[in-house]
Amino acid sequence: MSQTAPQAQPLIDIDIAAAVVTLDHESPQILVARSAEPPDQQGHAAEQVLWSLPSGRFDPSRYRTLEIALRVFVTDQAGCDLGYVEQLYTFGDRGRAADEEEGRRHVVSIGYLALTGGITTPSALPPTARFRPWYRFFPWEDWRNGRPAMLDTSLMPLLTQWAEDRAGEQAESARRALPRAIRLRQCFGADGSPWDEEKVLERYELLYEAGLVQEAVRDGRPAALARNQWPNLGEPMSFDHRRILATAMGRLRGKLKYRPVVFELMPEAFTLTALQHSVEAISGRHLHKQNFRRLVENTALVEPTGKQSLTRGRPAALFRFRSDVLQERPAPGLRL
Amino acid sequence: MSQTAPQAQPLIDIDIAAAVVTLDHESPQILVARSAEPPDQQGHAAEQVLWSLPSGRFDPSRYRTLEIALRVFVTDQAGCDLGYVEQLYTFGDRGRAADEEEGRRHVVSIGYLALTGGITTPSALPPTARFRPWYRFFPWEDWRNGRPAMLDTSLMPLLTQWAEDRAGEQAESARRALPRAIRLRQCFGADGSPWDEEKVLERYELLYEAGLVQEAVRDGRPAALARNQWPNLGEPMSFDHRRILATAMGRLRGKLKYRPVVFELMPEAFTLTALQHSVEAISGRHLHKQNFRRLVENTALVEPTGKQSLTRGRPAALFRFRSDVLQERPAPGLRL
DNA sequence: TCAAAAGTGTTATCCTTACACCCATGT
DNA sequence: ACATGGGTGTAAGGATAACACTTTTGA
Repeated sequence: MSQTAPQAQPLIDIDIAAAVVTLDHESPQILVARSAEPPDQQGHAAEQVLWSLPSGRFDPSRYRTLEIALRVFVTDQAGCDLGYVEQLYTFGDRGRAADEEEGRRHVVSIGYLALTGGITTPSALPPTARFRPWYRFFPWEDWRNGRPAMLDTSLMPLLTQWAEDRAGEQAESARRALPRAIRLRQCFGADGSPWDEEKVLERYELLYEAGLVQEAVRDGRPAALARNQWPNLGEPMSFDHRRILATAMGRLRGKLKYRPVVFELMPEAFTLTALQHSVEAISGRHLHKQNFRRLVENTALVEPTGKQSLTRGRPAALFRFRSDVLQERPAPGLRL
Repeated sequence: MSQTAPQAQPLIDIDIAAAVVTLDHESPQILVARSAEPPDQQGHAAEQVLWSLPSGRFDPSRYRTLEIALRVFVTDQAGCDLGYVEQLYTFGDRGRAADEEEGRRHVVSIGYLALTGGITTPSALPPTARFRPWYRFFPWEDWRNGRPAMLDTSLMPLLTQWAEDRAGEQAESARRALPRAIRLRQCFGADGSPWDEEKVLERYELLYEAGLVQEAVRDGRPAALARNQWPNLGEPMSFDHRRILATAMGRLRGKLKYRPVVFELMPEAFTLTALQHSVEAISGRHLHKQNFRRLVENTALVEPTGKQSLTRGRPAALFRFRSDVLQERPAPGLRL
């Protein structure tokens, strides 16, 4: 069966993209590059820059593994050295509903999460790359100062409308999907359900299905709104890169709880408050100070350096990550 | 940059393989197919059947998504209907250290975990497919009756020997890998470290690196043992399928704790003891009866049917899964 | 002396873990 | 009556979540 001529075989390209995360002044940043995607027919893309994640085509004859290829792409495109790297998911439907041109190679895209230790030399970034706050792409994910207002002013009204559309629901129930109202409750914590900060991807996918993110329109799905009345539902990205970013955010938020990954994003020495703010910035929610400190205390993940910080107000003790915990304990993390 | 002639582009095949799990009399079974892999030069493969997972080549022009393709492959090759399906990982180095023939297409393989509700019609399986107990492939993973004897009689002695090999360790420390002794402790719970039943893949990968599984030898790595003194370190599989199975086992064991996936493997009505045995069978360890029952009780995952089972001994109450919990609670599972 | 931030003490509650005993049925 | 498996009660210990208050510095 593998004797068929090569021409008859499917032509597949594998695209690797990384969500490279760092922290800048306790704000989570994501590495983006200016996209190669052409503007649409109306020339609307020119109005607003379309970003994409650093990415590249996987050539197995050049790179032994996927991860090696990924590291090369990021170094080449942004001069960043990656620390922690983790594979997220492989999407087989990058074009989604968009018409595929005849004869074009099909693209399968593999998403990665990577962490890098702060913007050491911001000037070292090439002009086509930069870091951008990740909440620009997902404004509804930032609950550090309580429930974001835009949820009640723009998002939920539009989503409830979507959930009440009986006609649209018909087709979905045929393929055993959960009713829209229930998915809405589970993803966005409507009707007293709790908000789960890890469900970043589920929320984005639901917005995509509802036609409320621009990528859905670009992919040829029916737009839920007229062009002039779109509220800010987060900046779009090229290809399926915002979906990959959503996967990365959700995964990182989860990982935080059982692996000491925050420390990849911290400087050598840091105060406990800075650590707390970093965790809050990533998980997008506010934490109880005393409980957080006690937690850090008895997980024994850090040790005092003996030095003091030089902030205004009372000086704080500086700590460093005890890297030997990686060797002793099975699953060290900050349970929250 | 995408104007290059097709011939210059890398030729990649995507292989999709599924670890299809079911329970047969409270023993976890895995769906395997007779492999198409040729026997080695010495004809040794003829002595022992080499199994592979149901799998197939992904053709994007025929299947809209990866998951759809997967379901078709499994139905075609084994007549099984899949319930729960989850993507595991994409391996870019299927051939690993083995020499790749010139001109051969490079294979990237995507592994899936799938659950199916019991062998409804065992005779419906084609002669090339069957279910096999998964502990045949990973004998060291079954701790239901305490620590498996083979760990102390064969595995640990060989592994300690590997860990004490100073020369081999040099190259690894160069690329920032953890010392062998520490990895051994973390994966296999040596020196009082606890055994973590979820680390199935980590253990398999370590055995592969140590040259103690037959796939490593097949892939051209130095064998750790002479041909005639191999103890039973689990049955090998074709390609990287045992690695995919290891990933699946680890993932399922983890998922069990925060999603109600066991019920995909249970019949409509079941006793609490049967449920406990099923969980034990998957997680590979013994559970405390009373605590397990209390857990099931206050997660409210099941409800009594009112009927009784017809075992010998005292008849047991039958329960069914309350499928509405999927709609109400965010993360229902059996914490263990 | 006051603002700003660091740092501590205590309690109620729930969940986990471990313990040992009684019950209903078929042979 | 006894073997076989079903089914409960209870108490110690630890983790969690909530509460408010004191301390140290720079301006």
